[in-house]
Formats: sequence, C-alpha cells, structure tokens
Amino acid sequence: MASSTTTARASARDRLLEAANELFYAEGVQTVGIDRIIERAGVAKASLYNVFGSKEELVAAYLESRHQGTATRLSAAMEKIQDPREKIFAIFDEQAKQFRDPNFHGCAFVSASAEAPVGGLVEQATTEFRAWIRNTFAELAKELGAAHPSTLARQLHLVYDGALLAADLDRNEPSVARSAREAVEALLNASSV
Amino acid sequence: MASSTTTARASARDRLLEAANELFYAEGVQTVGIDRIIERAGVAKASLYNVFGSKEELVAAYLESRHQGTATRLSAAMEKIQDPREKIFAIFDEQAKQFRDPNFHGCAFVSASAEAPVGGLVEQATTEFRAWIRNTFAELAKELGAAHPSTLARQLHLVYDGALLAADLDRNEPSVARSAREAVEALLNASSV
DNA sequence: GCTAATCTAGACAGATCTGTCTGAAGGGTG
DNA sequence: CACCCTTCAGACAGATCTGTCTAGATTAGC
Repeated sequence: MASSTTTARASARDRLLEAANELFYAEGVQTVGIDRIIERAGVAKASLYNVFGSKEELVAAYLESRHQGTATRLSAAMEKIQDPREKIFAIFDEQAKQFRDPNFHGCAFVSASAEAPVGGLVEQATTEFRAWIRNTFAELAKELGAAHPSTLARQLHLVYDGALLAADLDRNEPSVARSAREAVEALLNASSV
Repeated sequence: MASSTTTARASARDRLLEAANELFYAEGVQTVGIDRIIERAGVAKASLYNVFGSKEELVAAYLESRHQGTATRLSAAMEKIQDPREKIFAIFDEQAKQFRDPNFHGCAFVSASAEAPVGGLVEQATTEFRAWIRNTFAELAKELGAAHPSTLARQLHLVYDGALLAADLDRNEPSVARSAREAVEALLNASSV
C-alpha cells in the first residue's frame, strides 16, 4: 500500500482510525459498536474488515496511534529544553494542558484495559505504552543523577497516572495539575538531587 | 456442594452480591452477563430482577459493597494507631497487602467507570467513593498539621490511585508498594510536618 | 469505451445481551 | 391438609453485536 491515493479524501484506514479515536476514547471500546465507527468514518463495513481483520485489531491500531501521538507531544514539549529537571516539569505541564481539553477523558489505555481479555492485543499495547513512558522517566531520572533512578521513575509514573485518573474522575476539582506539580517537586527534591 | 441440613443458605441477595463481586471484579462489568451471575449465585433470573430491578442497580450494589469493604478494612488497619502519620502509612501498608492477593485486579471503581454512561449509578457510586477516601486523607492531613491539608490529601490520593493502577497493569514490577511508600514519606516531609 | 479492481450500502447469519413471563416446586403457618 | 408466598428453571421477546456476503457503483489504466 504505497499510498497512491490522489483523492482529496483521506484513506479509508485514516478515516476509520480517526472515527475510532473519537468514539472509542469518548465512550469506551466495549460500548461503541462497529456500526457507529463505519457510519462516522463514512466507510463500508466490508472495507473495515478488509483493512483491519477484526474489531480487536482496530482497537489495537487506535491505541498505537494514541501511543504515537503522546510520544510526539511529549517530544515536542521537551524539545527546546536541556535541563532534565525542567524536562520532567514540561511533561507534567503538557499533561495539565490535556486536562483543559474538553474532550479529555482519562487515559485511553487504562479505559481500554478495564475490560480487555488477558493476553489480547489491548493488554499488549498497554504494556508497551507503559514501558515506554516509564523508560522516558527513567532516562530523565538518570540524567538528573538521582540516587535510585528507577525508583524515582516509578514514583513519577505514579503521580502521572494518579493525576490522569483524578482529572478524569474528579471533574469538579481543578487543582489536580498544581498538586501533581508540587508532588513532583517534592519527589525530585527527596531523591537527593 | 454442601450441607443443607443445619446451615441456612445465604439469602438470594447475598449470593448475588458475592457472585457479582467475584465475576464483575475479575472480568469487568460489561463483559460479564446476567446469566453468568445467576448461574454462579444459584439463583433464578426472576429473583435477581425481583431483588435488584436491573443490571445497573446490581452493579451499583456491588460497588457499594466494595466501598463498605474498603472502609472497614482501612478502619481496622488504623484502629490501634494514634499518630496520624502512622495512620497514613497504615493505609498504604493495607493497600500493599491487597497487591499480594492473587485476585487483585485494580480499582473496581476505575474499571467500572471506564465504560459507564455519564450520570448513571456507576458514576454516582464512584464519586461517592472517591470523595470518601479523599476526605479520609484530608482529615489525617489536618491532624498532622500540614500547611495545606487538602493539597496534601490530593497528593496522597494521587499516589494511592497511581499505585493501584501500576500494581494492576505492571504486574512484573513488584516494587510498586515500596516506591509508593517512599513517595508518601517525601510528600509528608515536604508538607512542613 | 472496456476491463478489472476496489469501494459502496446493506441484507444476512449466528451469537449474546437484558429483561419479562409462565408454570411448577418448595417451605412455613393456619 | 390447605393456603400463601417465595423461589426455581427456563422459554421467550426484542435488541444489539461481530463478521460474512451479495451486488451495484465507482474509478484507473489502457
């Protein structure tokens, strides 16, 4: 598929992924059926099953695209920063920006994992994503010269996940981002930096 | 399997709640159907709909029973302790004990909320549970004499949620509990205690 | 203009879901 | 025993789900 589409319209695959991203993320993987995806994408059901072989593979592709999106967003946020400490804060600032998005609805991987079968593609995509973000924190912790980089990374990950969860489930409370930032400060200071 | 001579069978309601607790928690609210619940509970379908009016209300009752269970567990863990700082650690120690339970599967409220309709009973039960646990932390933070009790409570909640999530999704890593405890220490120390 | 490949809408199959209803079995109380 | 009332097993309705298949429309290359 060398993308020879000269048409103005996006490819069926891209339109399906966009529809999946909107609907799956907003309402959940289980509750959104195939019919609603193809209706929003403007694509025939046969085409969906031709491109992706099953709903599960569409879900996996949706999660991989979110993984990719988060990776590029965080890279962009850290791009012009040298200090690893400031890079870490940039990650949480970027997260705080997400919270203000009216379409924000928590972590897509957490939601998708809630009712996914063990050993399936969703679990696999989630494991990869979480390993990647933990590794991102671990490298920054190492650059920082933390006493125990992997422990600090795990702690930053705890705050990162907890903040995502709270921002989604405790909508009334707008101070989540600030509390998370102050928690990060405390953790960085405590890790003998 | 068992004796019907002396021991009275538990009520239909209790058996339904027990089956719901096992199946909903292990596999998810959406993926487990009514038929599997009544089969495990040994109860007729008509009885379920007689006791609870709908699946959603059964789910809400299941969540409320977990709320109650967590409340009594934490109360017991803090019972013999006076120092609020040690009470906070007792909460996280209790959580760590949960992680070692082979049936541990993350936070029931997070999982149930992942695909629940907005404004439904699941959202309501989740809001109540989260308000309760945040309030628990807030009272301890106040006893501690923290500079900003509600901020400290929010931060402890972040770590609490993040640890639950990580213990569920990053099964390989066993050091979650220790990292969480150290994070709590750092947060307590930073809040001018 | 013709052919071949692709995309379309939608019927269809088969399974599964929630919730209702029927009719029989069972246990406690007069 | 007769009565009442709960519970039982399971058929049934109606909706919805994933995935397959048919057949017409569209498009590209020649």
